[in-house]
Amino acid sequence: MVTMTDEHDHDSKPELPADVRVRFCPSPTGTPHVGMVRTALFNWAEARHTHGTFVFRIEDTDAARDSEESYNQILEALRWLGLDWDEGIEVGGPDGPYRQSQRGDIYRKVARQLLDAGYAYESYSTAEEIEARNLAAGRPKSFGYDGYDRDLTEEERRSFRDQGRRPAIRVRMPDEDVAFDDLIRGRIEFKAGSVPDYVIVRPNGDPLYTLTNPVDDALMRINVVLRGEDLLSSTPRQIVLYRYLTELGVAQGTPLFGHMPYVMGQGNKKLSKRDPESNLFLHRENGFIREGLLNYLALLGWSIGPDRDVFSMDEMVEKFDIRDVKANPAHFDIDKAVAINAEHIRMLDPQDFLNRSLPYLKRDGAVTADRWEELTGREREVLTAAAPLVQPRVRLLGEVSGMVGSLLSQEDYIEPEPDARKQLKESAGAVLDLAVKALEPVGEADWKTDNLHAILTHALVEEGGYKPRLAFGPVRVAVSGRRVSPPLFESLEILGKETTLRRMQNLRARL
RNA sequence: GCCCCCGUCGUCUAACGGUUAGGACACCAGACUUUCAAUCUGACAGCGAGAGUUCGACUCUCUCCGGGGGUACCA
Repeated sequence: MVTMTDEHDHDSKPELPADVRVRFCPSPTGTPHVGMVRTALFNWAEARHTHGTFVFRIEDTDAARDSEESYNQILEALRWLGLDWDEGIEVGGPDGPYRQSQRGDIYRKVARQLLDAGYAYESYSTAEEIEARNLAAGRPKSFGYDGYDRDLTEEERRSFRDQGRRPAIRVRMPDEDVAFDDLIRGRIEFKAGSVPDYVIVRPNGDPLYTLTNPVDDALMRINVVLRGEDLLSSTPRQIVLYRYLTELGVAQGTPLFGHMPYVMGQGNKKLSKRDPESNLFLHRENGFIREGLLNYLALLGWSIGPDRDVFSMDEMVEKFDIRDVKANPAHFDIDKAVAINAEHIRMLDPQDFLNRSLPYLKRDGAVTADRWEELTGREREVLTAAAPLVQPRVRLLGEVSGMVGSLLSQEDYIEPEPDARKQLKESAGAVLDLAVKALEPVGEADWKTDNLHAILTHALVEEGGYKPRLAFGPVRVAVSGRRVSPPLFESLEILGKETTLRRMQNLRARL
């Protein structure tokens, strides 16, 4: 098949298993954000690079925060981005169901096994009681759980139950250091005693992430866990749980872990869901294309090689190795993201560029349909002519409407935008008069870019004595209403003689 | 308090003990030009600090400093 030649040695980083199984397992809370996408991307790329398996599961164990809307958005996000999965949501697989809300029986059974084996125990302490004990013992409030219920006798437990109390279930942490080799960070060691016994099932019977995540990873035979840095400090307790699960035959060992750095926002803060820059769909609305956004996100922590930062997903898959990812947090820089997106827009086949622009044009009312086949003949004609002019000068698809709107429109007057109006000097009226006069005699057959260029240059610059800026500025504003537009003479040709002249006359009349 | 992570231009990164520390974005200047953009050229700008190891450290070790995360019956 494919020979994987490793160009880099990954010093202390572990070797990957022969059959990589990674997963993406978001909680459906809120709208998809870019940090989440980056996590999905790196998992996907690792699976594709190694010809492994990418599993997609939903962790909806928190009924209070999860929503169906968010679930649907996450699905839509992955599909839009083209990050396809091999097993999981909607595609199925051998280890379903793939929504944790439908796997309650599994968790209950495993929790029972853990309890029976003594790896977990019933804990009746309330948060208030724990805090009170810590205070009384002179420990800081944030000391955490003190192990009070570890060795409750049967009598004590019965007495709690008789008071009407229901127990949470806690995992018993051994008093020893826990270490592992992170795929991104190398060796990480946690000191003994730094992780308290933790809850895996609520008193009401709801299983928590602390249980469901490792259990599902085990049952789905995930052997490489690539997740956010925020989960790093929960890794020792998961490793301990994996040991127990392996003893019980639920797991076949402990997976490899790789903790990806944060995506940062303004200041030194993690990009939060509140931050508009974190909103994937907002970026899409603004006109990011998947290639551009994915490329940019890949740059946050990973590099395809020296002196190179624009690449396709195929190229990324070919080169990607999670062990090359940097461990330090990266700031989300919208300017660079937009610049990368612009590069990808320019690489699009012109017709593809047009097709992808249509939803934006439709949204902005510049066009009558968002599908090429449903456009009018004139719309198709104008867009085909305008595409090569517009494609190199937009950075986001959301900018296309502004660029071609005045060409698509058949209005006889375009109200200049404020910054375009500012371009109009006192001479604008005289310039427009001259331009109209020079263009009126031009026959339809001669209404061509080069000819129009020659005629206007002659009339306005050579004979009129105006500097190019003063000569062509008013013409541009008249036909486009904007300071920035596609090339002027090409625009005039596309627009046609009649509309061009009327727009110039109408602007002239309103000066 | 305790535990853990991180530290190269403003930002994203390259460098794997030997380079004038490279590239990209942003910014500035210039060229081109019918505007804007694109393009081209140039400029600006960095190894957090200090020890140690070494013939030689951005690269290895330690300390400090700085930033971040965790310490939940959230994930």
